[in-house]
Amino acid sequence: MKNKDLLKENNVVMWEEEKIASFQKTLLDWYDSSKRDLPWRQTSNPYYIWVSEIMLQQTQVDTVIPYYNRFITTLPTVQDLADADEDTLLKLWEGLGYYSRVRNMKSAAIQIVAEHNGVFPKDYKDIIKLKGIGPYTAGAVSSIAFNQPQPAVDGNVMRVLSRLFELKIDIGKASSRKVFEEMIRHLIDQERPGDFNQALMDLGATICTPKNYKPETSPIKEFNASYLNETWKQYPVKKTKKSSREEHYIVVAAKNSKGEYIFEKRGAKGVLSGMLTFIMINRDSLDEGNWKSFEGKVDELGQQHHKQLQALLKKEYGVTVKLNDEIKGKLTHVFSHLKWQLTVIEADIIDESMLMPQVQLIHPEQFEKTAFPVPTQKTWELLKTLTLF
DNA sequence: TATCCGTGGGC
DNA sequence: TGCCCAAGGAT
Repeated sequence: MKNKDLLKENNVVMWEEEKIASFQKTLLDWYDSSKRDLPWRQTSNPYYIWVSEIMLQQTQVDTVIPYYNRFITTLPTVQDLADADEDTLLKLWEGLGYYSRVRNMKSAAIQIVAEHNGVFPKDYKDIIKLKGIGPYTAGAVSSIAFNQPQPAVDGNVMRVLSRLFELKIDIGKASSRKVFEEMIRHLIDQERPGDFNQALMDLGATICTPKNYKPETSPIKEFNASYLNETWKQYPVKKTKKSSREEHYIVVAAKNSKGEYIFEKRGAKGVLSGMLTFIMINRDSLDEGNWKSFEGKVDELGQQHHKQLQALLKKEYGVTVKLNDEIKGKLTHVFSHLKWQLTVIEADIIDESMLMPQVQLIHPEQFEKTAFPVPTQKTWELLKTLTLF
């Protein structure tokens, strides 16, 4: 609505038409000669572009490539995605993180089948209505797959523009994105909007990087105010995030006589929602004197904390176990805003006749078919190691 | 609006 | 080592 004011309010002096045209040519010439050869650049299929964009959210290109190839091979069409079981999808996504992305993709695929006859919608206003697609992804798909002049503002674009225009707004704030989008509406090449957007992102990923930035090596250095004014070290402006919290858990790897392990399917909310972990007991739910005994070998408190853990396992999971005398080991898993400190202990299941619904027994022979988040994988790797004395 | 949501890599 | 970063979205 007041987009003109948006630039004025943030002291953005947009370039003249002639300079914009020159910038477009310089940037696209560089892109044509130096763009990265990526799998999703060998197609104009909007479904494939969409898959790549979702995977690339907060995830590096090198990580995504094998996942992308496997995903589109296994599920070549929107209909295939809409029909896929969640277990299949999670196995395809295993290790990528942010698992709600793939659940949202299935919802969106069902939307596309129901509302667009299975054909990926062409217009930004329809694309952004799809689950899991926000302003960036809607702009990326509509510009790359359908050649529509929509901005696709990600972290790269904000960094590049901050430096080009000496922009002092905090790129970490959600409200900042709209300013950059309005700038792109002026700057974007109307003939090649998809290439223009991708060129800015490629530049941000390979030359205009957060660290080890050498502005004199940039193909668009002559357009870069912060380079010409030697202020480039000040950009982009980004406030530091606050540090993450830490949680301590006792991980109980309980095995029955058939060799099956108990896993918990985590609830709908919170970290790793809907994913499988070994049984985890928050250390804070045990009396202090008891959890301290887990820091090393079992001591005099052993019998007491064993009893407390066993009572919790019976009450919360419906399983009766005999705990091993010593802990198997410790491991750490770091999330974005959270750190888990895990103390792993093995156990034998004595009675599994009253299991609660959120738990399931899985034999190791089935592990390769099952999707586990990385903390569960790390725990299993620890369990497989021999304990040496 | 600020926080939550995974994981791996770089320094 | 601990932090920052990576083609963000939902709430």
